[in-house]
Amino acid sequence: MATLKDVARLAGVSARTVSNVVNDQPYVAEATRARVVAALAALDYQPNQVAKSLRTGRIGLLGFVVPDLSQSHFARLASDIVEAATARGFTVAVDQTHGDLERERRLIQLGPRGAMFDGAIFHPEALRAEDIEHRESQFPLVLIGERVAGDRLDHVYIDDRAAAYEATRRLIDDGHRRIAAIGLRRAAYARTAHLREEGMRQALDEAGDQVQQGRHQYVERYEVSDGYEAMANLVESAERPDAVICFADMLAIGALHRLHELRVAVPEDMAVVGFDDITEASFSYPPLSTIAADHAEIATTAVNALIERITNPGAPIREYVVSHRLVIRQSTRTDSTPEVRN
Amino acid sequence: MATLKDVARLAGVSARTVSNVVNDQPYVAEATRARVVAALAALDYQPNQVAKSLRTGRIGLLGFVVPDLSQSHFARLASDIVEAATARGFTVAVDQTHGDLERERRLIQLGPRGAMFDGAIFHPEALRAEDIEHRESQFPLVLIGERVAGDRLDHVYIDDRAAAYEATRRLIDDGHRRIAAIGLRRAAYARTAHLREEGMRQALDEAGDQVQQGRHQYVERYEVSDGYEAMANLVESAERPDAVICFADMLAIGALHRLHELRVAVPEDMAVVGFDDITEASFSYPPLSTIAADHAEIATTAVNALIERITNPGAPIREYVVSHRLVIRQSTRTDSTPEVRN
DNA sequence: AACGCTTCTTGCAACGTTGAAAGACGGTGT
DNA sequence: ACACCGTCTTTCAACGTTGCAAGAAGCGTT
Repeated sequence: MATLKDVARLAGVSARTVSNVVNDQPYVAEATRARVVAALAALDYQPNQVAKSLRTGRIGLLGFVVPDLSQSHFARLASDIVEAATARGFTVAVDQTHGDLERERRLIQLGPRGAMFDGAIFHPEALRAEDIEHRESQFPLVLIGERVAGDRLDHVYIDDRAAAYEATRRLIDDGHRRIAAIGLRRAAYARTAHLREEGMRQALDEAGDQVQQGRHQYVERYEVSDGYEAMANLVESAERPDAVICFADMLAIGALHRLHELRVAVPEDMAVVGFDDITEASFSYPPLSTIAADHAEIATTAVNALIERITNPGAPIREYVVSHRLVIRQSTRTDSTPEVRN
Repeated sequence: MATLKDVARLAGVSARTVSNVVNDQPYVAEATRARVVAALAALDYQPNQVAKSLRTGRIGLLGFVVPDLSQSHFARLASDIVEAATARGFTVAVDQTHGDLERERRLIQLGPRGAMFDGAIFHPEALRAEDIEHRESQFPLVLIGERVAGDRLDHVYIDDRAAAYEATRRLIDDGHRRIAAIGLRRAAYARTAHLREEGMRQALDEAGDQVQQGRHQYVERYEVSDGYEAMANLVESAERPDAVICFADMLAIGALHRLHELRVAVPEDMAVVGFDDITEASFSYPPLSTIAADHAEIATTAVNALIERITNPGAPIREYVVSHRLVIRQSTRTDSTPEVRN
């Protein structure tokens, strides 16, 4: 591989001048530039990015760390993040934590791979607020997805309160009169769930006496079986609701399973709304209405936030709210609005 | 960020000794090691990977380049490749070409981003054999997926001939008596399609007179609409087949659409087999029987092949064959064997 | 002829690490 | 007393690039 020095020798100039030509610096005589350009071409010079990085301190590499890249939600995000980063002149390196708490803790302390990156976008899964509070590392990091609380790191997320409010409003407008939630969390660190709960309660409060609350279901995890159990409880309940909001699509899919088994008509006897718009949501039976975040917007916002943090480490910590929308499929009434799908 | 020199000053030794401690070199006195370890901890030393890379010439970064990371097939591969690379001590950087020929050409010439990586695993889409023949770059590259012909680069793929043979055998064993293919290619560079055609013809030849060939359908691209058109031709044909093999799941999905419209019973009146096992294959109506490559095996094979190429650039070019299997779902007869799904 | 100004070019050092080789130290054998 | 060896430690230079500051050359002004 040819170096600046090789090119310089061939062109009969100093290495510094070659560097000036390569980087389009002013004050290079036309004749010199031509000679250097010819030499560059002759030797097929490619700048050594590593040396450049060592000298300048910029690597041009952003980390993107998620629990599991094969999940469609993360894959779509990764795709958008690669695009956004490329547009800003950065390359993206990916890593997976598989939701392992230790790995996530190490990550926010060190930065991935001992700072081989300029910064990272991180979608935590197991991480809790106290882990972030104890953070000492200055490594530029932007969190996306689940809120982990704390104001030590930049965050990108949707307005969970507003989203839950909208979903609840929609169910009320569709004529449902007893609405329950599946997926409330008692733990203090589960901020996302709390915000969704707030938005939902606000909509229910505004509706006054005409709409009842169902027996909201608390769960420990957001897996299909949890949704299944919770729905089993609700259906047997004396005050059986006619609509539920699940705080995750996985919960909703479990709930739909149970309803299907019991031959409860969806959405006629029970409407179901989820959160996240995972791929399975469009393939469930019936297809699931759900809150979808704009993942392209998440990606560009996160990339921009990270680059801002890298170039300006002292800036105050920010929270970025990206847009969401309620995607109506067949698990809620569709006569009022046509199906919206992308 | 503390450097070796800082640690050395604090511990009262030379930078080289600190380096020896960090890298577990022999011949460091216990007392010295202890002092250095204390200093390392006190300053929270993290080695500068960039400097290390410049010195050693190893970056520890593999590129993984696909047309579109959001497609589930590539996402699953990416996930497995990250795991395999991590196990070997490498990080993975991803990039997307969107099937853009110019971008793919540049990639095989230069390596991604001017050789910021040690090597790359590349799933080409638009690239043709002649592009590879003209390659001058020595950048370590392993190709996966579609075969591009030529023996200038390491390849990882499944035995397409055997796979097509098996799928055809299965249809014959299921009792089908006129079998057609959708997805033949005339272009000389379409080696994958030619191999699949060979495997299919071999199975048909072996079956002798008891099984007829249908009017095999040539297509220009592998998109849903191409499969739709091709099936339209076949159904109207005087010698209408009772089974088709589609050389891509996308073609099969288009074909199923047409059959559904015409109310042709699948698999009773027409069995359909695809290639690739994309996610949509399990959600199609009816779920599609298809040839699935073992993507975890592709990933580990490709990573190992690439690392081998990096460490041993002069080794002869190799082709790696990974295993595949025929996944039987409802688009072919299932009474003989239960459905196989992962 | 001396000066300053602009345009162009260069040398040096540094980024943080490691390879190569030499130096320091104590012990052992002659 | 000296060479020799093994263990431990250091010095020096280099990887390829760019920031800094200074040098050289040409030219117009005084």
